Amino acid sequence: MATPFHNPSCQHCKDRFSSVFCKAEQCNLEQIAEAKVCSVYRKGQVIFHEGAYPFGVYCVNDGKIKLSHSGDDGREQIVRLIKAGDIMGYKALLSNERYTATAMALEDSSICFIPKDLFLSILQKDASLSFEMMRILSSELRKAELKITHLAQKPVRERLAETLLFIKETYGLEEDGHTLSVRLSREEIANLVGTATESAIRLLSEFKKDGMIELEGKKIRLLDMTEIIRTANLQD
Amino acid sequence: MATPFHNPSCQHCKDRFSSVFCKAEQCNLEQIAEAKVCSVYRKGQVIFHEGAYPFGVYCVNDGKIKLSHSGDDGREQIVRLIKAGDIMGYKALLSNERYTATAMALEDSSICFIPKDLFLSILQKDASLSFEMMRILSSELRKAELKITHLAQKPVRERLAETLLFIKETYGLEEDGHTLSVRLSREEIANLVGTATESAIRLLSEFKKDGMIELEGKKIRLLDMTEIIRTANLQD
DNA sequence: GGGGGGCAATGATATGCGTCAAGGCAGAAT
DNA sequence: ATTCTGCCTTGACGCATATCATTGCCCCCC
Repeated sequence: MATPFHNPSCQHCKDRFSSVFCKAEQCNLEQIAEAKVCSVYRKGQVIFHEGAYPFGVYCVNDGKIKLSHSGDDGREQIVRLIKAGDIMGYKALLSNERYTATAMALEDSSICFIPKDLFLSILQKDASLSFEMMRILSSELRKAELKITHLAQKPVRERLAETLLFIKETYGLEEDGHTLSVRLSREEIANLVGTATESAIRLLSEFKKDGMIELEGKKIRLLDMTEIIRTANLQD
Repeated sequence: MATPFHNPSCQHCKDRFSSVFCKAEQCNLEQIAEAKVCSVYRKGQVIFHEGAYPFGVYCVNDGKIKLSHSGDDGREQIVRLIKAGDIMGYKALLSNERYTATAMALEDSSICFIPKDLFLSILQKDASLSFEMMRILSSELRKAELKITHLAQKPVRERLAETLLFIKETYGLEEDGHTLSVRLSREEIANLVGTATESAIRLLSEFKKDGMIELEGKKIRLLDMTEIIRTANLQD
């Protein structure tokens, strides 16, 4: 299982200024720092599982996580990619229901757990934190609705190009300025696009043939950004 | 355009207990009651338009509204159905961006407008209202993510059955206990399901032939709920 | 009454994409 | 080395679904 250890400070957390808590009041941060428990999860480990009851929220200190629903037939649909500074598990907590998604580490990650009661009580007191939460929720909702529209209307080819851009936006590129800095299996890419694994593979090959990308195992290099954007056919 | 008139009280609004504001503090309700402007929108009128800047939130007093994105090729995707007691337009306001969806009245509706500054300032002060907003946002996000999974994984037939159930959940049935109490065009149903109009029509005819539903113009009667639920193949 | 416009319905056709099947390749295990 | 296992890749096939085209219906308007 995950290795727990105490991290004494939230005020000095490396992603303090990009996270929800950047707006929280100082005294509340101190309380969180005291109560939270940080753990390291290895690649492939599950942080929480669809159907389980939430006991708190998770704040990612370092690493990459995928959040996915498992559909009726067992196929997974990735609904969100999470990076350092993001929090997860708040939806279930706020609506007081069970998790509707499973969180799994895409690489070794260090994650802080903040107990439910503390989080909720601070949320009651701290208007800035509440507001920031609402901003995050709104933004996620906006993205989700856009994804709905694209799933309903765009062909797989466009969605794949869009997904590549989305991965780049989320996790960025390596030093060379071309390689996506996350390693996803073809199946995971397909589950992000919302298509069959074979279709994703075939289209990636096409993209490669057209000189838009380069493939080397799980490494994906974006060569011709202009063409990728054109293929994604974004206009809203 | 819409006909504006002043409605003196929010405290006595007919949907006060089912809306976000049911948890708001009394004094804040009074402030809202003073500042808000109520208008009647006729069927087909646009309340706000994708791309416009938000100046406040809308609270539906009575009526039915569709919220839709218009995709690249102009086809619309309905992302939410709104009923009395619901609010809309908060997403754009909270994330401080332009509207990403267009709101159009599905029937004559009476809608209150609450100015941006007032709404935001009350949100800062009123923790209960904030919390309620977060609950709503969480719940919408959950629904949106579920819809993403279904769009990606379920065939149109299942999604249509699911959509019929969703319309029933949202707007309920007429007195006969069978007829959906909203009139949608075939195109609107298709845009809700995320499919072509012809496909929606064909499958509705099939449902009818199988005795699941009855069609009479825009009236849809759900006859065999068990079979509809079975067809929707819900399990999460 | 007779057009005209919008919407519903249905058929014909095309195709994107999912599914099934088989083979290749690389890294792990023995 | 050698098997094994998991993942990637490619091909063949068929179906679900989009698209195009036509017809009919109903309601409104002149």
